[in-house]
Amino acid sequence: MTFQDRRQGIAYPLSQLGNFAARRFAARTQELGLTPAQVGVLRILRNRPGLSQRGLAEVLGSAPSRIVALIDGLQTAGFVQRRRSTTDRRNHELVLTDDGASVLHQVRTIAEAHDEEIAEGLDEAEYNDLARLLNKLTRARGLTHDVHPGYSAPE
Amino acid sequence: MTFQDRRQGIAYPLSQLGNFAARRFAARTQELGLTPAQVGVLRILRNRPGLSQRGLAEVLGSAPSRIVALIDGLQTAGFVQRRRSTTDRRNHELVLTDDGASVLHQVRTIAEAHDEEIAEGLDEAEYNDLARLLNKLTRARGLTHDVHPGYSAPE
DNA sequence: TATTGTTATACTCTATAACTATA
DNA sequence: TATAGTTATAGAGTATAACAATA
Repeated sequence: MTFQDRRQGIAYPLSQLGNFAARRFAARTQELGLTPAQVGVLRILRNRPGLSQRGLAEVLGSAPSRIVALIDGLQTAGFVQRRRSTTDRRNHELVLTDDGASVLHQVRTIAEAHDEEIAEGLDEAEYNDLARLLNKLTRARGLTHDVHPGYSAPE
Repeated sequence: MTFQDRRQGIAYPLSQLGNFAARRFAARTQELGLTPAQVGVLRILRNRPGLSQRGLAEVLGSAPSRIVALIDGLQTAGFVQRRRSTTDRRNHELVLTDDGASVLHQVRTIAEAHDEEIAEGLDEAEYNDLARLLNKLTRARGLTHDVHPGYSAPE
């Protein structure tokens, strides 16, 4: 298949739509007082309670110093708690608070509406096809639900 | 269709893959000494030779002051020329140089390889399906080839 | 001596607003 | 007076490196 056969391509529209979707999602999470990156942190901590800040930095692929401000915001908002590790007192074990778990439920509702919005214009068969194809690509590239390559930087 | 039926969703993988594709493309254009935003400018100027900086700012949805540095870089590289308008000497008419047109051809080659990379893992039928579905979504949202919502900011 | 979290600093990039030249 | 392009300034956000506490 030559480039002539695929004038549209997929990379460019993927980039356009991905950016569009990210911006819309950011607008929605802003109403909860959260950035998409903070939502990502909450999701990670739900699956890995007690993760250290260093460990979180590694998962996110960002500098450890960035985690400080990120967690500061979530802690001030009351969604995350820092606990001095009893086994190694250098570590902070990061855990969701009840409010943190609660806001994650609200995020799910928002994400639902968001997904509907992005899918608008597709019928059910098209939606399923698209979901399958995108899932195939993300899996092929090792992109798990945890790691959003954009959450290393704010969006 | 409920959210339960579509656990995967499309918005999140779109955002992930879009970001991934954008980063990979940025890595490729960097070898030409161009940012994706600058490539976007070259594409726009090819279609709208003589566009003013103000007009370009409007197309990109960014502040006019940002255009200055953007065009400075392209002009220094020899890809774009500023021409004082003869009809209104306040305006700069922006036009591609021969080198600018030439580098756009190199961009096309790069974009080809990039598209292949992003599509890796899909067979031809899947590729065509995906291209069609993405195209349907971009058209529904008024995203033309010119306007990439991310090019208002660097990526 | 090495590591965790934190802070200090420098850097990149943007938008707002002031400035000039033209109209 | 209004507009195009430019420059000055401030703001947001990041990473690197220095620092204190702990191992």
